[in-house]
Amino acid sequence: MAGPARLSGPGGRATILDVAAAAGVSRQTVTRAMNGMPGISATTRERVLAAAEALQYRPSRFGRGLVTGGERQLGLVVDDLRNPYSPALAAAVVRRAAGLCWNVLLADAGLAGDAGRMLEALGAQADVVVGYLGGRAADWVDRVGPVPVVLLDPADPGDAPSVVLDRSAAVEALADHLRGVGIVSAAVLDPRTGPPSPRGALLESACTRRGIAVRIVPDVAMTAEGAADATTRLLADGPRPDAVLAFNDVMALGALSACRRAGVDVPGDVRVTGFDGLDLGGLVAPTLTTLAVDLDEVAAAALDLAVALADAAPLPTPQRTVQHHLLLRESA
Amino acid sequence: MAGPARLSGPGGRATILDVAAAAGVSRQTVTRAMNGMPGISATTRERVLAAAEALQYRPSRFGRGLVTGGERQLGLVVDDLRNPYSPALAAAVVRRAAGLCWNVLLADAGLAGDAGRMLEALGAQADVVVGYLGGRAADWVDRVGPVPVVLLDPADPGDAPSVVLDRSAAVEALADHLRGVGIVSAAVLDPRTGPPSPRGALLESACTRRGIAVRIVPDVAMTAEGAADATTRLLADGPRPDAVLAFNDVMALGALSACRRAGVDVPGDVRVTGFDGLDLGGLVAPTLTTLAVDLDEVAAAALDLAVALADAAPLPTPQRTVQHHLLLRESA
DNA sequence: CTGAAAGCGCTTACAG
DNA sequence: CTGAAAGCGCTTACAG
Repeated sequence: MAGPARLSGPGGRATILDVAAAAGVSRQTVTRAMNGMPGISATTRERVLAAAEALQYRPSRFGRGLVTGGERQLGLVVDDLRNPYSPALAAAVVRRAAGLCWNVLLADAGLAGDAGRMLEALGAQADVVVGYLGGRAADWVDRVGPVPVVLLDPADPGDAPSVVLDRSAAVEALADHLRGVGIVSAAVLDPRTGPPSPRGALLESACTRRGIAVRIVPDVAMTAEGAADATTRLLADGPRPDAVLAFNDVMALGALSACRRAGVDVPGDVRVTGFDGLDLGGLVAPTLTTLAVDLDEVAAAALDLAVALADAAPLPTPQRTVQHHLLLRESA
Repeated sequence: MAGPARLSGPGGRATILDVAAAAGVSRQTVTRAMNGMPGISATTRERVLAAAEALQYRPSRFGRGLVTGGERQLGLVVDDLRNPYSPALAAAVVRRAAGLCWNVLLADAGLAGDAGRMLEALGAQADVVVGYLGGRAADWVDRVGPVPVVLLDPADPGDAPSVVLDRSAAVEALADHLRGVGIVSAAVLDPRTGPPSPRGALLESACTRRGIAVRIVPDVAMTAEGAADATTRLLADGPRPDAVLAFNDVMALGALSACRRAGVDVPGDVRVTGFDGLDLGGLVAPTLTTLAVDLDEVAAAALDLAVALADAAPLPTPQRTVQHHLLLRESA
C-alpha cells in the first residue's frame, strides 16, 4: 500500500470515522462490527474488521464512556508495595472490587517520585480514592480534587470517611497472654522518633498495667534489617528483655532472625510478636505470633464506603471500625 | 434549601450545566473555576465552587478525557497477588509507570471470579495490557479486544510482543555450584502433573549432565505448605537427596521449614534453592539461595514494549529477554 | 472578566 | 441490513 490516508485522532490515531471511510460504510456500522452487535451482514463485518485492523483502530475509552457511563474505577493508594502488608491489602481490595465490577487503579505513595502529582492523576481517573494517606492526609485529599476519599487507618479520622483499625482489644489480649506465660520485661520496637507511635503507646500501657516493665526502643527502621539490628543490640547490651514486641510483622521477622543468629531461643528465652497478621508469619520457624487484622474485612468496609460515596448516597456514619485480634502461633 | 433542582447526569449526578445554572454563570466559567484557570474574578470563583460543592459535582473523566486526551493507562494482569512474586512485579511496574505518567490498572487473574470478563473490562479502560496470561493466553488476548497485549514470561511467545525470561544460564551456574560443593543427588519440587515444567526440565538436564542424579517430584502444590509436605515425605522415605530444588521461592521456604522441623540442617545435610529472587528469601534463616530475576529490568522491558505499542510504533523485535542469575545466599 | 460556538469520539434511538 | 441525526460532558479557541 502507498500508505494510509491521514488519520484524524490524537497522535495520528485512527477514529471510527477513519475506519468507516476506509471500509466504505457509516460509523454506526463500524460500531456494530467492533462490538459484535446483531444486524450486520457477515461480509460487511469482515470488511470493517479488516479495515480496523489495517488502521490499528482502537476505540477511545472516553468516547465510549461518555455514552455508556463506563465502569466504576477505584483508586487505591498504598504505602509501599515492598512491605508485604500493602499487597495483601491490595489483593483483598482487588478481589472485592472485581466482585462489584469495579476496576482498581493502583498507586504507591512511597514509590511515587511526586506523590502530589500522582494523586491528581488518580483523582482524574477514579470515581473514589481509597488509601493510606499518612500524615499528610489533609493536603493530599486536596490534591485528589472533588473525588471522594476513603481513608484507611488514618492517624486522625476526624469526620472523614474512613476505615478505622481498632487494635486495643487485641493488645489487651496479648498483654494478658504475656503475663500469663510469665513475662516481666518487654521491649517495643517502634519506628517513631520522639513520642511513641499509637501502637507503641497501646502496648506500653497494656503491659505496664499488668506489671510488665516496658522499654520503648525508638527510631527503629521499618524493615527487617532495621529490626534485626535493634534486636541484636538489645540482646547484647544490659539486661535482656524476655519479650520483643515489634511494630509490624516484617520487623518481627527481623527480630526473629537476630535471635536465631545470637543463639537465643524463641520462644524459650525470648518471645517475639508482630502486628498485621501476614501469611508470611506462618512461613518462618518459629511461626510468628501477631496481632492480626482480617484484610478482607477491611476491604469490604472500604468498598462499602466507596460505593456509597460514588453514588453520593447519604452516609449517616462515614466510618467503619475493624478489630485486630490476637493470633497465637509459636513465637510467643 | 427546599432541595436541589433535578440533576441531569447519569444516576442523577450533577453535570457542568447544572453547576452553571445553580451559580448563574456559563459552563466555561465553571470550567475555569474548577480547574483553577486564570481570567475569573475571585467572587465568581467562590460562587461557582460553592455551587459545585452543594451539588456534589464531579467532572466526568470521559468528558474531560475526550477533549484533553487524558493520561495513558496500563492494565497489569498478575497471577495471584498472594504469591509475593506478583506484588514484587507490580511494585516495579507501578514505579516505572509513574515515572512515565502512566496509571496502572491492576487485575488478578487468579482472584477474579470470571477472568474473561475481567480482561474485557481491563481492555475497555487500558491503552495496553501487560501480564501473565498463562496457558490460555491465546483465548485471553481475544477477550482483551483491540488493545495491544504484552505477554510476560509466556509459555510459547510465538511472535507476540513479550518479555521472555531466560533461566538457562542461571540454571547452569547453579548446577556448577552444586557439583562444586559435592552434591550427588537432587530432588526437584515441581507443581506440574505429567511432564516436568520448563524449569524442572532445565534443572534436570543441567544436573544430569554434571553427573548429579535428579528425581523430579511432580504434583507439588505451589504453596509453602505443599512444598513442606513434599519435603517432609522426601526426608522420611528412602535415600535422602542432598539437595532440594524448588520451583519458586515460596515453595523453597516451605522446604526450609520442613527441614527445620525434621531436624535436618540446611545447608549442612541438605541444600535448598528457589526461583525468583524475592526479598523474602533474605528474611529467613538460613537465607535462601535462589535463581533471581531483576524485576525492575522486567518492568522496564515491559513498559518499553507497552509504550511502543500504545504509540503504534513499528516494533522490529517485539520481544525482550531478561536473564535470571544465581543469587548465592546461605541455603545452598 | 465572561459567554456563544464548535468539536473531541463514540453509541443510541429512529428511519429507511 | 444500513445510515442520518442527536447527544453524552467536557475544554479550547474566539468574541465581546
